[in-house]
Amino acid sequence: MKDLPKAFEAKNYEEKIGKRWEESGFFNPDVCVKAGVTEKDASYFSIVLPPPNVTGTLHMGHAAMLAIEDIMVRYHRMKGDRTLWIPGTDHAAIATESKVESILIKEKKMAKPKQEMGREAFLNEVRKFAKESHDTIVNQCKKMGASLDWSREAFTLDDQRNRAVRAVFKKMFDDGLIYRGFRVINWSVKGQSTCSDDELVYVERPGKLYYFKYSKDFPITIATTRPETKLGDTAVAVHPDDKRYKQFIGKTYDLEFVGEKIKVKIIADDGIDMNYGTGALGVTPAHSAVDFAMYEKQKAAGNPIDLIQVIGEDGKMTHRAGAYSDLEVEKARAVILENLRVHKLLEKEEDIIQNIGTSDRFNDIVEPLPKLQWFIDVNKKFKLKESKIKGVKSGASVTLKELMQKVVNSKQITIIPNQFEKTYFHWIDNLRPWNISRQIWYGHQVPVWYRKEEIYCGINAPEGEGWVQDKDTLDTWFSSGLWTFSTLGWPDENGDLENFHPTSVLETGHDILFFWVARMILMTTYTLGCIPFETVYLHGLVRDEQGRKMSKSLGNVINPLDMIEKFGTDATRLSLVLGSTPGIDLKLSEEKIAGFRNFTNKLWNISRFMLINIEKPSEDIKMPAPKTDADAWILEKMQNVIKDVTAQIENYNYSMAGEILRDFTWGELADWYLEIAKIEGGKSLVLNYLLNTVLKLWHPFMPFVTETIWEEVYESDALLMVEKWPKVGRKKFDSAVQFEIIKNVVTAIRSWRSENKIDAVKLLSAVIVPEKNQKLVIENAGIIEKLARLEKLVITEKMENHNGKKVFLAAGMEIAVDFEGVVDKGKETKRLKDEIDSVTKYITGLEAKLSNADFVSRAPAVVVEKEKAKLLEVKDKLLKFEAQLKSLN
RNA sequence: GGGCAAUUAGCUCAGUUGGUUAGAGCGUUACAUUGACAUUGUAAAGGUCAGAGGUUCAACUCCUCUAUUGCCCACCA
Repeated sequence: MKDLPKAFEAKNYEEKIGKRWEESGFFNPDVCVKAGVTEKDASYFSIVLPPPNVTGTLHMGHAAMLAIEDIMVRYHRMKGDRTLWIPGTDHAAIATESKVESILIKEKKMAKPKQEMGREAFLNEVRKFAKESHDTIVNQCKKMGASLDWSREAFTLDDQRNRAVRAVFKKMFDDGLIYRGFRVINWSVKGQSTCSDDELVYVERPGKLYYFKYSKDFPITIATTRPETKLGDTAVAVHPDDKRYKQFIGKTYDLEFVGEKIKVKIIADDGIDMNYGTGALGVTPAHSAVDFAMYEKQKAAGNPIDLIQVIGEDGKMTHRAGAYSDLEVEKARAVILENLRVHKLLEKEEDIIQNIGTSDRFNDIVEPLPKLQWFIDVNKKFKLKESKIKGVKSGASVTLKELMQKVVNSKQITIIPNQFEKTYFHWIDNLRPWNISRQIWYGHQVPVWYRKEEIYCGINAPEGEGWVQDKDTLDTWFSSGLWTFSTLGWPDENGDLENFHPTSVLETGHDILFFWVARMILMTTYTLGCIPFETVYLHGLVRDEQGRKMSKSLGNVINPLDMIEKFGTDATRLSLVLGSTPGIDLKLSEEKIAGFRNFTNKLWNISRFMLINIEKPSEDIKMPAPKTDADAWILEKMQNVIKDVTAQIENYNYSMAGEILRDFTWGELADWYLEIAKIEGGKSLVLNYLLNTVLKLWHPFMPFVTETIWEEVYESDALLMVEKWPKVGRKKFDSAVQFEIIKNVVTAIRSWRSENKIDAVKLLSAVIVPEKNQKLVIENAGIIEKLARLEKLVITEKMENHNGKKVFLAAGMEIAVDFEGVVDKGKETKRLKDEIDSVTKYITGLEAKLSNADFVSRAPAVVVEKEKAKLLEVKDKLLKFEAQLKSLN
């Protein structure tokens, strides 16, 4: 028998265990089948890892994700499913490119790296950086114990994924869902690229609202926060019912505004708020998404207005701004305001708080301007050729938006926690065309080629001379939207797609529900006509102990690798899973992780103790027959734990599953059963069985310590990782209750002793009276004596009426205890009788009411039905109570 | 402005169709300690379940309002 160290030092074992897992090849379900660990006809379970961005290292949020998914995966693997967890990374286009750009600026002292280096050289730098990040990420995933099938690893920007991207793009292009349009988009001057609406971060900041007139001869005062854009005004919109302005609607004015000639038409639009500002809106179609919408509305109605772009992509005024051209926007604003003041056209300045859109990635204020871009139309009907979606027939005409709504509405996809379904629908309702092209270099290039007036969209470049490919790249979410099927080989066929798709669960943070989850639903329902996953499990974000976001600037970042080094991977994993609720942010502190480190050590020591007390530990052991009351008690508890833990895991309640296990392991197994085992002595098969089962149940949660113990105890090469998940055996043993009683007697004695500060209590009697007229004789009274010895209890005097509850009598006399934990029959009977009384009274009343012809005829049918339903319900309850009462006696 | 949620012990949170005496971890206090484990054990203290109404035989649980907090969305110029 081995002599194990007193404390579990995680870092002495983790690397070795990790290697054993990897070398076994069992992370790959095909290997499991070949080795006979998994049955050939087993059901499939698959998850894709939300690919981390190759912008750096993993943080606690990633660690939480890996921990939860690994629990799912290890559980299903042990359960016998063909379990696949696919790893991968995301090229994260803009994020990675701008990160590398800023590194080059900082370290190589370049002013404009992209211009200085050129496309290929710059991209090489980005690829180098991405490769390094990727390697770090892979290493970190392995450290977390994540049982990912690395043989299937994918990258959103590799060749295989590129083919998937081109194929989907072309399909959408051919269906007319992808189009090139000239629209107002969000432009980042700093990043020299567009951003999609979802990528904007709104920031509140104080601003000024200026009330002014274009010129003296213009009748309407308008308000604006951005006077410089007013050079691009081509209309003034008022509410059609606004009496102040009704007379002007339809008129066109040729004006001189701060020295420049502009032409403004007065139009009516019922979207105008009469009470805000002056009730009149200067319409700038080129520099406001709202105004652009009005521009299109006017065009559609046959009353077109002009569109004049006065701000350029460089953030300066364009030649259309006349004398103001080439001025920076801010400067132009100052000059124009000064001009208005001089000519007494500025009527009022008002301080306001404005909500301003900024680009998250580039960290600058977004400039709305018109540009030719690629869009996905979510509202256009197309024919879904082959549909496996419930409620949508093959060949049906649908929109992408409808598909996205349908699959969640009809519960083909379940979102946990389900309040996020509401958020999801709300978002879809407001969904607008998705701008998918970016003017950056790192990413999938748009698979469209131009030759003079010709346009070609295809998977490969067209034949012939003179074709030039579109320089734009695709939004990173376009490629990650294909993730569930592009990782399984699509558009090729290798069997994986057929076996593992739709995937079983998608587990990710609730912050990317729209960015990613919704887009995967869009892309998959469109491309394959099926759902990408059956269940979406959203975890909360990991925050610091005060609930703040972890950020470098706050200095409150807890690095997973540091915690792993300090407390071990298992402790780190547990701290992220236990005490967390799906969708709700988790507050994490080092103390919490330390607490779980203590638990891993406890489990280690429980095993050490058992090791000493098990004759010949066997890996393969069935539930043995109990020899003592304590055996019966713990075996019964163990069965319930197997049942409950399994059920909780199946219900995605990992926190609850872990808590049940911890309470059992620490509270019942260690604190009670092992203490008794010390007294009763003897080597026991029950111990063997308990250790075996507990290790299996804990393995998905804390794989390293359990695998280590497994190896040390059984001294074999067999991996716990692929052992079979425990099954519930016999659940009832009569003598279990005997031990439950003993346990409660002991607890009561301890409490009494502690309160009365009495060290020595002599306990000789083993007769217990739970109720006045009923004596319960504990059959193996020896245990009580042994326990008494253990507790150093010697009853030396008569004790009664303590707290009005507990009465201990001296040697040879009866002991009466108000049993807590064990059902107090007297009280419970009374309670149930009271319940039955009150419910019966209610039933009688209801029945009288329902048999009253007057009520039945007068009351609305709905009410009568409701009352009837309620009657049935209450009668059910009554039966339940009566059954409980019966089982009690 | 619209939507979604939260409010339970000093702190972090459970509480699954309304039905036992509302639970756990941490922290606090007292005691214990050669023994599998001080990364320990035993016990105790601590809650008018945010507030006010309502529905019900019965409310932490359902409804309404109020207060506070958080998140998401949105074009108020």
